[in-house]
Amino acid sequence: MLTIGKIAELSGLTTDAIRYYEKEGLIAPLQKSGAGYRLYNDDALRRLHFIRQAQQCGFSLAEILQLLTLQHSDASCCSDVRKLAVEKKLQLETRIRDMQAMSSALDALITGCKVDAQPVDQCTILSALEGVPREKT
Amino acid sequence: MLTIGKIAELSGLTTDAIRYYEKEGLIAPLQKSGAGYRLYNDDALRRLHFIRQAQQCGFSLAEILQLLTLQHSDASCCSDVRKLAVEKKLQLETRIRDMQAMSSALDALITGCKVDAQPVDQCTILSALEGVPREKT
DNA sequence: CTTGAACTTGGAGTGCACTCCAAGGTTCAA
DNA sequence: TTGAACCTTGGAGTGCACTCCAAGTTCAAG
Repeated sequence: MLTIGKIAELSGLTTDAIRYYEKEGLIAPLQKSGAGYRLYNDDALRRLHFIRQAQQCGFSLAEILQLLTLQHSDASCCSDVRKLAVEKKLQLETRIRDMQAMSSALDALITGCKVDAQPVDQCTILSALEGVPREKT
Repeated sequence: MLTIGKIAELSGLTTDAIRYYEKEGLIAPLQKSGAGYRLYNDDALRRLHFIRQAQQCGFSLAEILQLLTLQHSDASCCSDVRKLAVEKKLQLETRIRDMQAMSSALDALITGCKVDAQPVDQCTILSALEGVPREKT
């Protein structure tokens, strides 16, 4: 059993952030001690790790809550729940493609000027990105 | 010459957002009309497109300002400017990797339950993501 | 038994990226 | 020439995801 300070330290979050997640319904302590201290187990740690990962991926806490709800839903797998997962995955794939385009544009900038002769406004970054037309989001 | 309303419409942003970007130094009108109306050209449109792209990639407006400054910097290409680009690219690559991990986890969830028999808590999403240990950011 | 670190709740404050007024000036078609 | 649809500035408000603080309680080491 870990106190909030312990899982905060182990997860790299603040105690405030964890309490905030609790308020938002993303995580709850396994139990509370007699004195009202929150007590967690390793599952909580993994859950917090998941939250961080999902945030890195651009999901809001509300969306992460949906994702987390997927796991613990009573509904069977292949229902609305599945639809949600598919939708999230599509979002993710669009973001990944955007980021890869951005990444290669930066790459062009970096490699395109390794001889430090040409001025920056000759560089390719903006033109590379401006040129990528995007279907509507 | 386009008014703010026109580029807003063409870029899919609001006039308020564009004025906000101006305040933050990300974009400026080419000139102002006698009456003080902002007037833009197609460059502005491309710049706004870039801003949107970069935001999709997870960059803050402050970071996007840095990125935009890369292009118009007087410094030669291969200096601090280049360093910044490299740094941004590394950030981007880390994010892409995270998102790909998340994407395959979702994929496992989706394909792993196409027979709608097993309950959701058998699914793989959380375990897939919990399992990915991350080096420190 | 004391002291200091860690915990509790509740509420206020912060930074980002807008968004939404209000009050007024400008443009243009009917 | 008038009225709708645009534009201006300035400032207030919003939602998210925290972060900080106050006042009080609990725990663990010496």
